[in-house]
Amino acid sequence: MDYEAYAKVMKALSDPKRVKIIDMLSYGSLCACDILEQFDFTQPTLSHHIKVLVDMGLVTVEKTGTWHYYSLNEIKMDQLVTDTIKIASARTTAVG
Amino acid sequence: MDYEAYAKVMKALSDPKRVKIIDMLSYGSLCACDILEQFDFTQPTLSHHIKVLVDMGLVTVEKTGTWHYYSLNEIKMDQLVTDTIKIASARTTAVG
DNA sequence: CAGATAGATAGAATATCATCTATATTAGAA
DNA sequence: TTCTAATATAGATGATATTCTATCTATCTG
Repeated sequence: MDYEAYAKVMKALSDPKRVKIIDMLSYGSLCACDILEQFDFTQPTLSHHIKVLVDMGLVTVEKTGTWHYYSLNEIKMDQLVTDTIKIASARTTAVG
Repeated sequence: MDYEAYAKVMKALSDPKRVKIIDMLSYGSLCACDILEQFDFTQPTLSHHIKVLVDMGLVTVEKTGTWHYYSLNEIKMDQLVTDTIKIASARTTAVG
C-alpha cells in the first residue's frame, strides 16, 4: 500500500465541497456552471476545487467549445474503494 | 450523505503517516512506543497524529497503567468503506 | 518519597489551503 | 474583428496543519 498516494486522494476529498462535487458527478457529467449553481462561493473557487479533483485523477474533463464537461473517473473511484477496503479491514497477514 | 462528516474523516486520513498508523493497527493493538519506532518524527508529533485519529473516532484507546493501547474502531472503519462505496459509485437515482 | 518512563499538552515556526478580486484565455456570435 | 460567455490563472489574505522544543501528568519501581 502506497500511503503517500492514498493520503493524497484523501486530501483531495478532505473538503466537503469537493465531496459534494463528486456526489453530483456520480449522477452524470456536468459543466462548471451547473456545479457552481449549487454553491455559494465564486467561480474561481470552483475552478480551484475542480482542479484539485482533476489533478488527482478523480475527475476527467471533456471540452466542447466553451463548455467543459466534468465526469467521474470510475476506474479511479473503484480503486479508491478497493484501497479503502484494504486499509480499513482488520487482518492477521500481510497484504500487498 | 453528510459531506461535512465524510470530509472530516478524509482529512484525518489525508496525512500518509496517519494512513500508515491505521495500517499498522489493522494488524492489532499497539502502544504509542511501538508505533513511534516506525517513524522518524518525535513523540509529541506522534501524539498529535494519534489524537487526530482518536478525535475522529477511527481509533480507540485502552489505558493499562502507563501504557495506552490503540486499536482500530472497526465499526467506524466499516462505515468508512460503506460511505466510500456510496460516494464512489455512479448512479442514476438518489441514495440516502 | 525520588527517579524513571509513557504519553499528553503548550506554544511557536513554517508550510499549506480556501477563498477572494482582478485579469487572462478561449471559443462562439454578431 | 468586436463583444460576450465559460473557464482558468495570478496574487493576496486569513485560517489551518505539521512539526519542533519544552514541559506537564500519571504511573510504576526502588
